[in-house]
Amino acid sequence: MTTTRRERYREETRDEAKRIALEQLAGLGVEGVSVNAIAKRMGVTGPALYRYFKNRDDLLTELIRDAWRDLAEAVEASVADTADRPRDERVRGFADAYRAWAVHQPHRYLLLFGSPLPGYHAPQDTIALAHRTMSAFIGVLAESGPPARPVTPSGLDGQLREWARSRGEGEVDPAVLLTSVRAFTRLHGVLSLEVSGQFGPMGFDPALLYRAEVDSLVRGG
Amino acid sequence: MTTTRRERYREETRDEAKRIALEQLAGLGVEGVSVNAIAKRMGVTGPALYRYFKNRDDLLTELIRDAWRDLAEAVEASVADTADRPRDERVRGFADAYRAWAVHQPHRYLLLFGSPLPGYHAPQDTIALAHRTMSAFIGVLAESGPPARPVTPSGLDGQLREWARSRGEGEVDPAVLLTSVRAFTRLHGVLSLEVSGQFGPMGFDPALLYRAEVDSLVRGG
DNA sequence: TCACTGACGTTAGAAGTTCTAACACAAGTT
DNA sequence: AACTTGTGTTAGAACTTCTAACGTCAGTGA
Repeated sequence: MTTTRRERYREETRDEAKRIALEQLAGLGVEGVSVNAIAKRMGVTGPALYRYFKNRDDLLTELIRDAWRDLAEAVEASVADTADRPRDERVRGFADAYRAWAVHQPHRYLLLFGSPLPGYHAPQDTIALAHRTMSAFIGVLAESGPPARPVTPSGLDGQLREWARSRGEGEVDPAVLLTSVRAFTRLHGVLSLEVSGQFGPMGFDPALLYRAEVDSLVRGG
Repeated sequence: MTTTRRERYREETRDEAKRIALEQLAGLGVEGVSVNAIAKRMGVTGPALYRYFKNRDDLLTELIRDAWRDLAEAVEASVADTADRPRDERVRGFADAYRAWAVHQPHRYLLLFGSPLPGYHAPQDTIALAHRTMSAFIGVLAESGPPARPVTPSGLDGQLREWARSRGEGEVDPAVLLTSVRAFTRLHGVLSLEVSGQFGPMGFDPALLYRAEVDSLVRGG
C-alpha cells in the first residue's frame, strides 16, 4: 500500500494531536483533554482538528486503543525476553512489566481501568487489544499445568470454559483460567488503588504490597 | 443548637441539589454533573446554586464525603448485625455488604475508587470517613488472632506498624494489618473491574469470582 | 411597628467548551 | 489548464462554570 505525501502528513498531524492529548491527560485528567486547547498548542484553530478526529470521543477512543496496544506490547516483550526461564521467573517478569507500565503512566492506566467514559462503548478491536494482555498472562501461568486449587464456586467453571471458547484459544483448563483471572484481579487491586492515590495517606510502599501478592501468586496461594 | 427555619430550608435545598446531582452522576458520569442542569431541574437559575455550594468541586466533594459515610455505615451495620456470630460468618457478612453497596450504586463506588478528580485533594474528614470502612474490616478479620502467613516483604512490617500508629488504634499486629490490606485489595480488584464494566465482554458472573476470593479469604489463603 | 440587615434569587456577561456551516485556498489528479 | 479533494479559516449555536450587580423578601432589633 502506497502512502502519499498527504497521507503521511495527515498521520503526523494525528500523532501530534494525540501526543499533546496525552500530555493534557497526564496533567489535567481526562476532563482536561480539550480539542480546542490541543489545536491551540498545535498552532491551528479548534475546528481544524475535526478534520482529523470525528469528535472528542473519537480522539479519546484512539488514546484508549493506543494504550491497550502499548500495554500488550510491554507485557509481550517481557514474556518474549524470559522465554527460556523457569515459570516462576516468567510470572514475576510479567507482573513487574505490568506494574512498571502502570505506575510510569498512571493516567493511561486510569484511562483503561478507571471510571468508564459515560456512554462509551468499546469498539471490537479495542476489546481484542485488551485480550492480548490477558492472553500473555494466561500463557505464562499455564506453563506448569493446571494448578491445585480450592473449591470453585459452582457455575464458574462452565462460564470460564465458554469464555475461553469465545476467545478462540481452544480448550484451556478452566482451573488455569480461574487462576489467571484471580491473579489478574489481585494485581489490579493493588495497582488500581496505588494509581488512584488511595494508599497516599496510608504511608506504606505499594510496591511491597504488590510484591507480597506476586509472591503468593508464584507460590500458588 | 437551635436550627432556624432558614437553616432548615437551606439544608433542604442543599439536599435536593445533591439528590439530583447523584441522579446525574448515575446517568451521565461525573462529567455529567452540571451545576446549571441541577439548578434548572430545581426550578431556579444556575447562579442561585452558588449560594449553597462554593463551586462545582465543592458539590462533588460533598458527594464524595456522603458516599464514604454511607459506605462506612453500610459495612458497620453488617458488623453490628453479626456481632455474636463466628468470625468466618462475620467476614462473609462484611464482604457481602461491601459488594452489595458497590454494585447497587456503581457510580458512587467509582466516585470513591475510580479516576481521581484532577487537582482534587481529599479533605481530612473525608480521609477519616474512608478509614472507618477499613477499621471495620480490620476489626472483623482480627478476631481470630494473628493469622499464619507467608513471608512479608522486608520493610512492610514496619510501615504497617507506623500506619496503625498514625490511625490511633494502638498496637495492632502487623500480620493482621497485612492480611486486612491484602484482603481489601483483592476484594477491590474484583469489584473495581466489575463496576467499571471490564468483565462485560468476558461473559462470566463477577459475583462468583468475588465469592471465590471471599472463600480463599476465610480459609486464610 | 419601623427600619435594617442578611439571605436568596434574578439578569448580564466573561471566558471557556464542543461542534457545525460556510467559505477560501492550496495541493494533487485528470 | 481545469477539476476535485483536503485542510484551514471565521461565524455562530448551544452548552459549561462562575462573578458582579441588583432587586426583593424574610427575620431581627429598637
